[in-house]
Amino acid sequence: MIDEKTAREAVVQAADELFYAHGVQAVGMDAVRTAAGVSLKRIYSLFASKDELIVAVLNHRTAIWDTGLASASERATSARERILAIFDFLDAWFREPSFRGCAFINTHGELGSTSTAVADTVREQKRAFQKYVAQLVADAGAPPALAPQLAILAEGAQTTAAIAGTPEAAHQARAAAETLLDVATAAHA
Amino acid sequence: MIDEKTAREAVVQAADELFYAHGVQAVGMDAVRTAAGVSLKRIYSLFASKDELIVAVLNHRTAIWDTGLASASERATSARERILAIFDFLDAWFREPSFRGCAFINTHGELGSTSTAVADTVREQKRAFQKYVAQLVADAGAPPALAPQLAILAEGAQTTAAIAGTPEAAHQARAAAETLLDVATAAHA
DNA sequence: TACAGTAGAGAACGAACGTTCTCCGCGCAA
DNA sequence: TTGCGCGGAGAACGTTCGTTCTCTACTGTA
Repeated sequence: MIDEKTAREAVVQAADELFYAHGVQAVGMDAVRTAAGVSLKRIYSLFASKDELIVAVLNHRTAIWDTGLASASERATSARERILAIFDFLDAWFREPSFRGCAFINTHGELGSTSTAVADTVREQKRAFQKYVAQLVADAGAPPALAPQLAILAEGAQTTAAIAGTPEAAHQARAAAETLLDVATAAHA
Repeated sequence: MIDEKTAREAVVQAADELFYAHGVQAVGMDAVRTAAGVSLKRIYSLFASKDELIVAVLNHRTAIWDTGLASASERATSARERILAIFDFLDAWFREPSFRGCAFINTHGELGSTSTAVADTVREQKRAFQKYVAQLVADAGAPPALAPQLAILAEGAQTTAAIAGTPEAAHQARAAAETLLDVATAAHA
Protein backbone atom coordinates (compact mmCIF):
# COMPACT_ATOMS: atom_id res chain seq x y z
CA MET A 1 0.00 0.00 0.00
CA ILE A 2 1.17 3.51 -0.71
CA ASP A 3 1.91 5.62 2.33
CA GLU A 4 -0.52 8.13 3.76
CA LYS A 5 1.21 11.22 2.47
CA THR A 6 1.36 9.95 -1.11
CA ALA A 7 -2.26 8.84 -1.04
CA ARG A 8 -3.31 12.21 0.33
CA GLU A 9 -1.43 14.03 -2.38
CA ALA A 10 -2.89 11.83 -5.11
CA VAL A 11 -6.42 12.47 -3.87
CA VAL A 12 -5.94 16.23 -3.51
CA GLN A 13 -4.25 16.49 -6.89
CA ALA A 14 -6.98 14.53 -8.67
CA ALA A 15 -9.77 16.37 -6.85
CA ASP A 16 -8.16 19.71 -7.63
CA GLU A 17 -8.11 19.05 -11.37
CA LEU A 18 -11.66 17.71 -11.42
CA PHE A 19 -13.12 20.43 -9.18
CA TYR A 20 -11.40 23.16 -11.14
CA ALA A 21 -12.47 21.83 -14.52
CA HIS A 22 -16.08 20.98 -13.74
CA GLY A 23 -16.97 22.75 -10.51
CA VAL A 24 -17.03 21.18 -7.08
CA GLN A 25 -20.62 20.06 -6.98
CA ALA A 26 -20.49 18.55 -10.44
CA VAL A 27 -17.79 16.09 -9.39
CA GLY A 28 -18.76 13.07 -7.36
CA MET A 29 -16.51 11.26 -4.93
CA ASP A 30 -16.58 8.28 -7.30
CA ALA A 31 -14.87 10.39 -9.96
CA VAL A 32 -12.23 11.45 -7.44
CA ARG A 33 -11.70 7.82 -6.49
CA THR A 34 -11.23 6.76 -10.10
CA ALA A 35 -8.92 9.65 -10.98
CA ALA A 36 -6.80 9.30 -7.86
CA GLY A 37 -6.67 5.51 -7.87
CA VAL A 38 -7.44 5.49 -4.16
CA SER A 39 -10.38 3.60 -2.73
CA LEU A 40 -13.33 5.45 -1.26
CA LYS A 41 -12.64 3.85 2.09
CA ARG A 42 -9.13 5.23 2.04
CA ILE A 43 -10.31 8.67 0.96
CA TYR A 44 -12.74 8.81 3.85
CA SER A 45 -10.00 7.72 6.22
CA LEU A 46 -7.91 10.67 5.00
CA PHE A 47 -10.76 13.24 4.86
CA ALA A 48 -13.80 13.12 7.08
CA SER A 49 -16.08 14.50 4.38
CA LYS A 50 -16.15 16.06 0.95
CA ASP A 51 -16.16 19.46 2.61
CA GLU A 52 -12.86 18.67 4.27
CA LEU A 53 -11.43 17.54 0.95
CA ILE A 54 -12.58 20.78 -0.66
CA VAL A 55 -10.73 22.81 1.94
CA ALA A 56 -7.61 20.65 1.45
CA VAL A 57 -7.84 21.29 -2.29
CA LEU A 58 -8.12 25.04 -1.72
CA ASN A 59 -5.07 24.97 0.52
CA HIS A 60 -3.23 23.05 -2.17
CA ARG A 61 -4.21 25.75 -4.67
CA THR A 62 -2.90 28.38 -2.30
CA ALA A 63 0.49 26.68 -2.24
CA ILE A 64 0.56 26.46 -6.05
CA TRP A 65 -0.45 30.12 -6.34
CA ASP A 66 2.21 31.24 -3.88
CA THR A 67 5.02 29.36 -5.58
CA GLY A 68 3.86 30.52 -9.01
CA LEU A 69 3.84 34.11 -7.85
CA ALA A 70 7.24 33.74 -6.22
CA SER A 71 8.85 32.22 -9.29
CA ALA A 72 7.26 34.85 -11.54
CA SER A 73 8.87 37.62 -9.52
CA GLU A 74 12.26 35.92 -9.35
CA ARG A 75 13.76 37.82 -12.25
CA ALA A 76 12.42 41.15 -11.05
CA THR A 77 15.03 43.44 -9.62
CA SER A 78 12.75 46.07 -8.07
CA ALA A 79 9.51 46.20 -6.16
CA ARG A 80 7.87 47.86 -9.13
CA GLU A 81 8.93 45.00 -11.37
CA ARG A 82 7.71 42.47 -8.85
CA ILE A 83 4.32 44.15 -8.86
CA LEU A 84 4.10 44.08 -12.63
CA ALA A 85 5.31 40.47 -12.61
CA ILE A 86 1.98 39.60 -10.99
CA PHE A 87 0.21 40.57 -14.20
CA ASP A 88 2.72 38.73 -16.38
CA PHE A 89 2.07 35.71 -14.23
CA LEU A 90 -1.66 36.14 -14.80
CA ASP A 91 -1.10 36.52 -18.53
CA ALA A 92 0.75 33.21 -18.74
CA TRP A 93 -1.93 31.53 -16.64
CA PHE A 94 -4.80 32.89 -18.74
CA ARG A 95 -3.20 31.37 -21.83
CA GLU A 96 -3.23 27.86 -20.44
CA PRO A 97 -5.99 25.86 -22.13
CA SER A 98 -7.20 24.59 -18.77
CA PHE A 99 -7.68 28.13 -17.39
CA ARG A 100 -11.15 28.51 -16.04
CA GLY A 101 -10.86 31.48 -13.70
CA CYS A 102 -9.72 31.73 -10.12
CA ALA A 103 -10.56 28.55 -8.24
CA PHE A 104 -11.12 30.53 -5.06
CA ILE A 105 -13.61 32.87 -6.68
CA ASN A 106 -15.38 29.99 -8.39
CA THR A 107 -15.60 27.89 -5.26
CA HIS A 108 -16.71 30.86 -3.21
CA GLY A 109 -19.50 31.56 -5.66
CA GLU A 110 -20.54 27.94 -5.55
CA LEU A 111 -20.29 27.16 -1.84
CA GLY A 112 -19.50 30.40 -0.06
CA SER A 113 -23.00 30.74 1.29
CA THR A 114 -23.32 27.09 2.31
CA SER A 115 -19.96 26.23 3.82
CA THR A 116 -18.34 28.67 6.20
CA ALA A 117 -15.14 26.61 6.05
CA VAL A 118 -14.92 27.27 2.31
CA ALA A 119 -15.77 30.95 2.74
CA ASP A 120 -13.11 31.34 5.44
CA THR A 121 -10.41 29.59 3.40
CA VAL A 122 -11.13 31.71 0.34
CA ARG A 123 -11.20 34.92 2.36
CA GLU A 124 -7.88 34.01 3.96
CA GLN A 125 -6.24 33.40 0.59
CA LYS A 126 -7.41 36.76 -0.73
CA ARG A 127 -6.27 38.42 2.47
CA ALA A 128 -2.81 36.88 2.04
CA PHE A 129 -2.63 38.15 -1.52
CA GLN A 130 -3.61 41.65 -0.41
CA LYS A 131 -0.88 41.48 2.20
CA TYR A 132 1.65 40.37 -0.41
CA VAL A 133 0.73 43.30 -2.65
CA ALA A 134 0.80 45.70 0.28
CA GLN A 135 4.36 44.66 1.08
CA LEU A 136 5.46 45.22 -2.51
CA VAL A 137 3.77 48.61 -2.56
CA ALA A 138 5.57 49.57 0.62
CA ASP A 139 8.87 48.37 -0.87
CA ALA A 140 8.20 50.51 -3.92
CA GLY A 141 7.78 53.53 -1.71
CA ALA A 142 4.21 54.11 -2.82
CA PRO A 143 1.36 55.09 -0.52
CA PRO A 144 -0.51 52.16 1.05
CA ALA A 145 -3.77 53.10 -0.68
CA LEU A 146 -2.29 51.83 -3.93
CA ALA A 147 -2.20 48.22 -2.75
CA PRO A 148 -5.93 47.42 -2.75
CA GLN A 149 -6.26 49.14 -6.11
CA LEU A 150 -3.70 46.80 -7.62
CA ALA A 151 -5.30 43.80 -5.96
CA ILE A 152 -8.67 44.77 -7.40
CA LEU A 153 -7.10 44.97 -10.85
CA ALA A 154 -5.70 41.46 -10.44
CA GLU A 155 -9.05 40.09 -9.28
CA GLY A 156 -10.94 41.81 -12.05
CA ALA A 157 -8.52 40.51 -14.66
CA GLN A 158 -9.10 36.97 -13.48
CA THR A 159 -12.88 37.07 -13.71
CA THR A 160 -12.83 39.03 -16.95
CA ALA A 161 -10.46 36.58 -18.60
CA ALA A 162 -12.42 33.62 -17.29
CA ILE A 163 -15.76 34.81 -18.60
CA ALA A 164 -14.51 36.23 -21.89
CA GLY A 165 -12.33 33.19 -22.47
CA THR A 166 -9.53 35.41 -23.71
CA PRO A 167 -6.28 36.50 -22.03
CA GLU A 168 -6.12 40.18 -22.93
CA ALA A 169 -7.43 41.29 -19.53
CA ALA A 170 -3.96 40.54 -18.15
CA HIS A 171 -2.15 43.18 -20.17
CA GLN A 172 -5.04 45.62 -19.81
CA ALA A 173 -4.78 45.30 -16.05
CA ARG A 174 -1.00 45.52 -16.30
CA ALA A 175 -1.25 48.80 -18.19
CA ALA A 176 -3.61 50.20 -15.57
CA ALA A 177 -1.25 49.07 -12.84
CA GLU A 178 1.64 50.83 -14.53
CA THR A 179 -0.32 54.07 -14.71
CA LEU A 180 -1.33 53.84 -11.07
CA LEU A 181 2.24 53.07 -10.07
CA ASP A 182 3.57 55.99 -12.07
CA VAL A 183 1.16 58.41 -10.46
CA ALA A 184 1.61 57.03 -6.95
CA THR A 185 5.40 57.02 -6.98
CA ALA A 186 5.65 60.41 -8.69
CA ALA A 187 3.32 62.00 -6.16
CA HIS A 188 5.11 60.34 -3.29
CA ALA A 189 8.63 61.13 -4.45
CA MET B 1 -55.73 31.47 -12.19
CA ILE B 2 -53.18 34.23 -12.61
CA ASP B 3 -52.16 35.04 -16.13
CA GLU B 4 -49.04 33.69 -17.76
CA LYS B 5 -47.00 36.86 -17.56
CA THR B 6 -47.63 37.33 -13.84
CA ALA B 7 -46.85 33.70 -13.09
CA ARG B 8 -43.65 33.92 -15.09
CA GLU B 9 -42.55 37.01 -13.22
CA ALA B 10 -43.35 35.46 -9.85
CA VAL B 11 -41.29 32.39 -10.67
CA VAL B 12 -38.33 34.36 -12.01
CA GLN B 13 -38.41 36.75 -9.08
CA ALA B 14 -38.53 33.97 -6.50
CA ALA B 15 -35.88 31.91 -8.28
CA ASP B 16 -33.65 34.95 -8.57
CA GLU B 17 -33.69 35.61 -4.86
CA LEU B 18 -33.13 31.99 -3.94
CA PHE B 19 -30.43 31.35 -6.53
CA TYR B 20 -28.59 34.51 -5.57
CA ALA B 21 -28.73 33.84 -1.86
CA HIS B 22 -27.84 30.14 -1.86
CA GLY B 23 -26.38 29.33 -5.25
CA VAL B 24 -28.22 27.76 -8.14
CA GLN B 25 -27.49 24.14 -7.42
CA ALA B 26 -28.34 24.45 -3.76
CA VAL B 27 -31.92 25.46 -4.56
CA GLY B 28 -34.38 22.81 -5.64
CA MET B 29 -37.37 23.38 -7.85
CA ASP B 30 -39.55 22.60 -4.86
CA ALA B 31 -38.17 25.63 -3.07
CA VAL B 32 -38.89 27.78 -6.12
CA ARG B 33 -42.42 26.40 -6.22
CA THR B 34 -43.02 27.24 -2.59
CA ALA B 35 -41.50 30.72 -2.79
CA ALA B 36 -43.29 31.65 -6.00
CA GLY B 37 -46.61 30.09 -5.08
CA VAL B 38 -46.81 28.52 -8.52
CA SER B 39 -47.27 24.80 -8.98
CA LEU B 40 -44.47 22.68 -10.41
CA LYS B 41 -46.68 21.77 -13.33
CA ARG B 42 -47.16 25.42 -14.14
CA ILE B 43 -43.46 26.17 -13.77
CA TYR B 44 -42.62 23.42 -16.22
CA SER B 45 -45.20 24.73 -18.63
CA LEU B 46 -43.46 28.13 -18.50
CA PHE B 47 -39.88 26.83 -18.57
CA ALA B 48 -38.84 23.60 -20.22
CA SER B 49 -36.17 22.87 -17.65
CA LYS B 50 -34.26 24.33 -14.72
CA ASP B 51 -31.55 25.39 -17.14
CA GLU B 52 -34.05 27.49 -19.02
CA LEU B 53 -35.23 29.07 -15.79
CA ILE B 54 -31.63 29.88 -14.86
CA VAL B 55 -31.14 31.71 -18.13
CA ALA B 56 -34.40 33.59 -17.60
CA VAL B 57 -33.21 34.60 -14.14
CA LEU B 58 -29.92 35.84 -15.56
CA ASN B 59 -31.75 37.90 -18.16
CA HIS B 60 -33.90 39.31 -15.37
CA ARG B 61 -30.72 40.27 -13.50
CA THR B 62 -29.41 41.96 -16.60
CA ALA B 63 -32.50 44.15 -16.75
CA ILE B 64 -32.16 45.05 -13.07
CA TRP B 65 -28.47 45.83 -13.53
CA ASP B 66 -29.13 48.02 -16.54
CA THR B 67 -31.84 50.06 -14.87
CA GLY B 68 -29.79 50.40 -11.71
CA LEU B 69 -26.84 51.66 -13.67
CA ALA B 70 -29.02 54.04 -15.65
CA SER B 71 -30.65 55.54 -12.58
CA ALA B 72 -27.28 55.86 -10.84
CA SER B 73 -25.92 57.97 -13.66
CA GLU B 74 -29.04 60.11 -13.93
CA ARG B 75 -27.69 62.96 -11.86
CA ALA B 76 -24.33 62.93 -13.60
CA THR B 77 -23.78 65.85 -15.94
CA SER B 78 -20.65 64.64 -17.71
CA ALA B 79 -19.27 61.41 -19.10
CA ARG B 80 -16.63 61.43 -16.40
CA GLU B 81 -19.28 61.67 -13.71
CA ARG B 82 -21.28 58.90 -15.35
CA ILE B 83 -18.20 56.68 -15.24
CA LEU B 84 -17.61 57.40 -11.58
CA ALA B 85 -21.30 56.87 -10.89
CA ILE B 86 -20.72 53.21 -11.73
CA PHE B 87 -18.57 52.89 -8.64
CA ASP B 88 -21.03 54.80 -6.47
CA PHE B 89 -23.67 52.39 -7.69
CA LEU B 90 -21.42 49.48 -6.70
CA ASP B 91 -20.83 51.04 -3.29
CA ALA B 92 -24.54 51.26 -2.55
CA TRP B 93 -25.01 47.70 -3.76
CA PHE B 94 -22.16 46.32 -1.64
CA ARG B 95 -23.79 47.79 1.44
CA GLU B 96 -27.02 45.91 0.96
CA PRO B 97 -27.19 43.06 3.48
CA SER B 98 -28.19 40.63 0.77
CA PHE B 99 -25.13 41.42 -1.34
CA ARG B 100 -23.33 38.22 -2.23
CA GLY B 101 -21.26 39.21 -5.25
CA CYS B 102 -22.11 39.42 -8.90
CA ALA B 103 -24.75 36.86 -9.81
CA PHE B 104 -23.23 36.46 -13.25
CA ILE B 105 -19.78 35.71 -11.91
CA ASN B 106 -21.17 33.35 -9.29
CA THR B 107 -23.36 31.48 -11.74
CA HIS B 108 -20.55 31.29 -14.26
CA GLY B 109 -18.25 29.78 -11.68
CA GLU B 110 -20.90 27.29 -10.73
CA LEU B 111 -22.25 26.25 -14.13
CA GLY B 112 -20.07 27.90 -16.76
CA SER B 113 -18.32 24.67 -17.59
CA THR B 114 -21.49 22.57 -17.62
CA SER B 115 -24.04 24.75 -19.36
CA THR B 116 -23.05 26.62 -22.49
CA ALA B 117 -26.34 28.53 -22.33
CA VAL B 118 -25.33 29.94 -18.95
CA ALA B 119 -21.79 30.69 -20.13
CA ASP B 120 -23.12 32.48 -23.20
CA THR B 121 -25.62 34.57 -21.23
CA VAL B 122 -23.00 35.64 -18.72
CA ARG B 123 -20.49 36.47 -21.42
CA GLU B 124 -23.09 38.54 -23.23
CA GLN B 125 -23.90 40.54 -20.09
CA LYS B 126 -20.24 41.32 -19.48
CA ARG B 127 -19.79 42.24 -23.12
CA ALA B 128 -22.72 44.65 -22.85
CA PHE B 129 -21.18 46.25 -19.77
CA GLN B 130 -17.84 46.66 -21.55
CA LYS B 131 -19.67 48.31 -24.41
CA TYR B 132 -21.45 50.66 -22.01
CA VAL B 133 -18.16 51.68 -20.44
CA ALA B 134 -16.54 52.06 -23.85
CA GLN B 135 -19.25 54.50 -24.89
CA LEU B 136 -18.76 56.58 -21.75
CA VAL B 137 -15.00 56.60 -22.28
CA ALA B 138 -15.50 57.79 -25.83
CA ASP B 139 -17.90 60.49 -24.59
CA ALA B 140 -15.26 61.60 -22.10
CA GLY B 141 -12.78 61.99 -24.91
CA ALA B 142 -10.40 59.43 -23.42
CA PRO B 143 -8.54 56.81 -25.47
CA PRO B 144 -10.42 53.52 -25.96
CA ALA B 145 -7.81 51.55 -24.04
CA LEU B 146 -9.13 53.09 -20.83
CA ALA B 147 -12.48 51.30 -21.11
CA PRO B 148 -11.40 47.72 -20.37
CA GLN B 149 -9.26 49.01 -17.51
CA LEU B 150 -12.30 50.59 -15.88
CA ALA B 151 -14.37 47.48 -16.50
CA ILE B 152 -11.71 45.33 -14.86
CA LEU B 153 -11.79 47.63 -11.83
CA ALA B 154 -15.55 47.21 -11.57
CA GLU B 155 -15.31 43.42 -11.85
CA GLY B 156 -12.51 43.23 -9.34
CA ALA B 157 -14.39 45.40 -6.88
CA GLN B 158 -17.38 43.07 -7.05
CA THR B 159 -15.44 39.89 -6.30
CA THR B 160 -13.30 41.58 -3.69
CA ALA B 161 -16.31 42.97 -1.86
CA ALA B 162 -18.13 39.66 -2.10
CA ILE B 163 -15.31 37.60 -0.64
CA ALA B 164 -14.18 40.11 1.97
CA GLY B 165 -17.76 40.83 2.96
CA THR B 166 -17.00 44.52 3.18
CA PRO B 167 -17.86 47.42 0.83
CA GLU B 168 -14.59 49.37 0.77
CA ALA B 169 -13.51 47.88 -2.57
CA ALA B 170 -16.02 50.22 -4.22
CA HIS B 171 -14.30 53.42 -3.22
CA GLN B 172 -10.86 51.90 -3.72
CA ALA B 173 -11.82 51.06 -7.28
CA ARG B 174 -13.38 54.48 -7.66
CA ALA B 175 -10.15 56.16 -6.61
CA ALA B 176 -8.19 54.07 -9.09
CA ALA B 177 -10.70 54.96 -11.80
CA GLU B 178 -10.29 58.66 -11.04
CA THR B 179 -6.53 58.38 -11.36
CA LEU B 180 -6.79 56.52 -14.65
CA LEU B 181 -9.32 59.05 -15.94
CA ASP B 182 -7.10 61.95 -14.95
CA VAL B 183 -4.10 60.51 -16.72
CA ALA B 184 -6.04 59.45 -19.81
CA THR B 185 -7.85 62.73 -20.33
CA ALA B 186 -4.76 64.85 -19.56
CA ALA B 187 -2.65 62.90 -22.05
CA HIS B 188 -5.38 63.06 -24.65
CA ALA B 189 -6.14 66.72 -24.23
C1' DT C 1 -77.74 19.26 -12.60
C1' DA C 2 -74.39 16.99 -15.53
C1' DC C 3 -70.14 17.27 -17.91
C1' DA C 4 -65.65 18.54 -20.06
C1' DG C 5 -61.49 20.82 -19.48
C1' DT C 6 -57.96 22.73 -16.73
C1' DA C 7 -55.01 23.76 -12.93
C1' DG C 8 -53.15 23.00 -8.23
C1' DA C 9 -51.00 20.06 -4.71
C1' DG C 10 -47.93 17.01 -4.03
C1' DA C 11 -46.92 11.91 -4.59
C1' DA C 12 -44.02 9.24 -7.47
C1' DC C 13 -40.07 8.05 -10.32
C1' DG C 14 -35.46 7.46 -11.83
C1' DA C 15 -31.03 9.11 -11.40
C1' DA C 16 -27.15 10.80 -8.85
C1' DC C 17 -24.92 11.97 -4.84
C1' DG C 18 -22.24 11.44 -0.19
C1' DT C 19 -21.27 8.03 2.84
C1' DT C 20 -20.99 3.35 4.81
C1' DC C 21 -20.71 -1.61 4.56
C1' DT C 22 -19.62 -6.12 2.80
C1' DC C 23 -16.79 -9.19 0.80
C1' DC C 24 -12.51 -10.85 -0.74
C1' DG C 25 -7.52 -11.26 -1.02
C1' DC C 26 -3.09 -10.34 0.76
C1' DG C 27 0.82 -10.07 4.21
C1' DC C 28 2.54 -11.55 8.45
C1' DA C 29 3.08 -13.88 13.34
C1' DA C 30 3.50 -18.40 15.40
C1' DT D 1 0.05 -23.94 7.38
C1' DT D 2 -3.34 -21.46 9.98
C1' DG D 3 -5.45 -17.60 11.55
C1' DC D 4 -5.89 -12.53 11.69
C1' DG D 5 -6.07 -7.83 10.59
C1' DC D 6 -5.99 -4.50 7.09
C1' DG D 7 -6.91 -2.50 2.64
C1' DG D 8 -9.11 -2.41 -2.09
C1' DA D 9 -13.15 -2.67 -5.02
C1' DG D 10 -17.37 -1.37 -5.41
C1' DA D 11 -22.21 -2.73 -3.91
C1' DA D 12 -25.54 -0.80 -0.98
C1' DC D 13 -28.07 2.77 1.63
C1' DG D 14 -30.51 6.83 2.47
C1' DT D 15 -31.27 11.22 0.75
C1' DT D 16 -32.08 14.71 -2.57
C1' DC D 17 -33.03 16.42 -6.96
C1' DG D 18 -35.25 17.34 -11.59
C1' DT D 19 -39.11 15.98 -13.80
C1' DT D 20 -43.56 13.66 -14.56
C1' DC D 21 -47.93 11.75 -13.14
C1' DT D 22 -52.16 11.17 -10.50
C1' DC D 23 -55.92 12.74 -8.21
C1' DT D 24 -59.01 16.13 -6.89
C1' DA D 25 -61.47 20.52 -7.12
C1' DC D 26 -63.24 24.07 -9.69
C1' DT D 27 -64.91 26.75 -13.72
C1' DG D 28 -68.03 27.57 -17.41
C1' DT D 29 -71.73 25.73 -20.43
C1' DA D 30 -76.12 23.64 -21.69
